[in-house]
Amino acid sequence: MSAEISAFPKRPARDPAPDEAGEDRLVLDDYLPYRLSVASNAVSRLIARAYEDRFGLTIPQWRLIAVLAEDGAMTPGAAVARTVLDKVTISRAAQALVKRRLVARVAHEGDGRSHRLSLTEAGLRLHAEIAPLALAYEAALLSGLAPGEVAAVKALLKRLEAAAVRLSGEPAAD
Amino acid sequence: MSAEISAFPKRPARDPAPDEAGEDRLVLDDYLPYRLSVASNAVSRLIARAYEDRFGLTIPQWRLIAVLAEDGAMTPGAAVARTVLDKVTISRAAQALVKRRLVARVAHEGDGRSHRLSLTEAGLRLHAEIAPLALAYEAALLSGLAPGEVAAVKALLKRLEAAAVRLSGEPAAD
DNA sequence: CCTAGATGGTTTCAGTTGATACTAGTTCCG
DNA sequence: CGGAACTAGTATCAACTGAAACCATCTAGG
Repeated sequence: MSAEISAFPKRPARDPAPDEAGEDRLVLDDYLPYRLSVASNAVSRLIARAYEDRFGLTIPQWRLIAVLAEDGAMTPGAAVARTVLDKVTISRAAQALVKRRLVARVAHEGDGRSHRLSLTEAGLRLHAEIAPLALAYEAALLSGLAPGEVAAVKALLKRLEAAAVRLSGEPAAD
Repeated sequence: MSAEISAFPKRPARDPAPDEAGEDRLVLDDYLPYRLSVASNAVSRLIARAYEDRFGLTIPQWRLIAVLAEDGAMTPGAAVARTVLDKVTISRAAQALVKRRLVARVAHEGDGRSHRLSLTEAGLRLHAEIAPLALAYEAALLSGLAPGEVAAVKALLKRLEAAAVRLSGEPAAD
């Protein structure tokens, strides 16, 4: 009853190979999707709390502001592509920001279905206020890394993303 | 009314410096929290779909199975620490897995509040089936990277996570 | 023109998430 | 012993998410 339900080896007859690249055994701590998820969650939580507490912004709202500040006015569709967020998410973020008068929408001249979003003066001011804070958080996160490592990690993340997108497109090779 | 709401410079009087480490301007594409979130979402979506389609498992369920296979039986509390998931999430994942007879719970002898979770034979078999697939996905994601880069990115992610956790603990320096 | 389909955005709704409240059991301490 | 304070785990509920339905407008073909 209280005996072992399932007896299996804690260590499957194998010492921990220090830095084997072609790992053939699953070790959660070294499993990339796990590492990525945990790191991303930790960073997101930190950032989300900062923006929420200080400016009452969600991360999608903040991302939308960032791309509008960076590229100027654009349609919701363009913002979706630019931010890699869902169109529903963009729609809601835009709504909230319009309500707060941080973003304005003007009808798209050529196409009556669409419209263009742009930052208001207040939106620009808010962006100017947040940007330094955002950069400070990034700097704090990266403070332990050498400049070369910073560039490396950003580049590697882009490549991982590209690989994931590519694999998602494929019919999941069977 | 329909005039330009906010006129502002597309390029704030500054050419794009190629690889400046101490970036003083916010560029979303090079902003770490953004890169991390986008990469993590892309990978998670890929993996989640694979596990869901083939085994009917969510990611939390899979993670719980993985740690139980790796470390053996443990309490829900230990699993929370080990998986970096919320305790509610673990509670629900365990419930679902118990229902599917992949996980068994036995009362904790010393402590009546708690209990121990362990994989059943069926759970072990499922783990044995999934693990190679999980490793194959990881290999596919990492296929473009040199072995040294693989080790580097994993190590860097750990450091970023540690930094984020450390910063979260602090009172958000004002 | 006028209808059939495509497209841009919004709304709806079902499922998931995580903060909070709650229950049961344990430990500390007089 | 007998509670007060604490801990492990579960349940509840409000908020968030994204898939699918929807509405308005645009474009193409007859």
